[in-house]
Amino acid sequence: MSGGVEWALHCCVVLTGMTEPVPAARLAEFHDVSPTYLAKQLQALSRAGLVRSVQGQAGGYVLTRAAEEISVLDVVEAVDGPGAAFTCTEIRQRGPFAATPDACRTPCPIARVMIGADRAWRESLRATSVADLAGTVARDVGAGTLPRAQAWIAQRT
Amino acid sequence: MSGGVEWALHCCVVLTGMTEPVPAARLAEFHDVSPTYLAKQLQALSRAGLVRSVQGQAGGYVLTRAAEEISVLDVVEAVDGPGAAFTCTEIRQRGPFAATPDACRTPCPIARVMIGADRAWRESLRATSVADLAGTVARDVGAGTLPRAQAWIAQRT
DNA sequence: CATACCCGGACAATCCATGTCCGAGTCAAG
DNA sequence: CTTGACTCGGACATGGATTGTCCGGGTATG
Repeated sequence: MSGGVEWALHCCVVLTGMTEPVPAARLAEFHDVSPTYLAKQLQALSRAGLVRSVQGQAGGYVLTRAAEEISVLDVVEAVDGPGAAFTCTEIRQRGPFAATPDACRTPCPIARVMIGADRAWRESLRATSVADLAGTVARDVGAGTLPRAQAWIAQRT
Repeated sequence: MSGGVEWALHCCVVLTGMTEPVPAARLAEFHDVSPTYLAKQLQALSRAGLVRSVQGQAGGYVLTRAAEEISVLDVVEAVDGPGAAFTCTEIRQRGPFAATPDACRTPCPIARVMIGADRAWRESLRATSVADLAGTVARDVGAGTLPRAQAWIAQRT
């Protein structure tokens, strides 16, 4: 899985409850990661409609909807693409005992198992929202830390 | 996910109930795939202990235990490695608001969600055995097809 | 109107998965 | 017992995707 997913999720967490747009450069400085590469991930989020980009001097990124309405799966699919990890090559239609294309209307047993596992994975990711993540962070490092960090981010040098 | 997983699973299915060793080249011919690359996957299965390789003139690969005792997860982990798809970079320990290493004894919330999803994925794969796959194949293409294919494979040119 | 700032897509470098090859070892046959 | 041929096993190239970088279009500000 793409490593940029982690960055994007962290960004969504700190954007939670943020009312003013935040530039990508600021998010990159806060996380100490490559600014340009983080920008790419944010662009993916923007294309997926999870964040809204405002341009101009006071521009940046803002969440388009409440953090409760954004699931971890949304972010993962936005960055990594909606495609499944496993893709069936239809090996059964090759070789001396190739199955007829007519008999392959349904996915082969192996693909079926993989599809089921993928579904379970996605359901698990869908069960948690970005707001849940923020809440757990507050519980882990103390309730005051996240607001202070957000205040630091809101400062425009 | 690695594409070789699919090949390895197909090989395990046709190896089900096979008593004589089957050379990798034969399996490659049957599936119409690159012989040398398939060999690499079978080596991974051998390293994981799922199949036993016998060398020499009548050599090849045999399952080490009953197909009922081999789960799809076993094959996936043998080929793709046991590592999880998501790896936490510990971003929280970087930047101006870096968390102290002492506060990072437990995985961060994001990693926790990912670990949970990975667990669900693996559990789903563990629920199906290679024997189940073979049974479903028989139901899909007819009970006589798999034995005939195995007879063809057993022929040593 | 000029300017400074920010986002967006086009452009390289690097790493892993894919694909290939040849040598070591082993069993079977003569 | 010798020969031989066939098998696996790990070391060696190649390609594509991910990672990382850059500059131009556009917008709000002063």
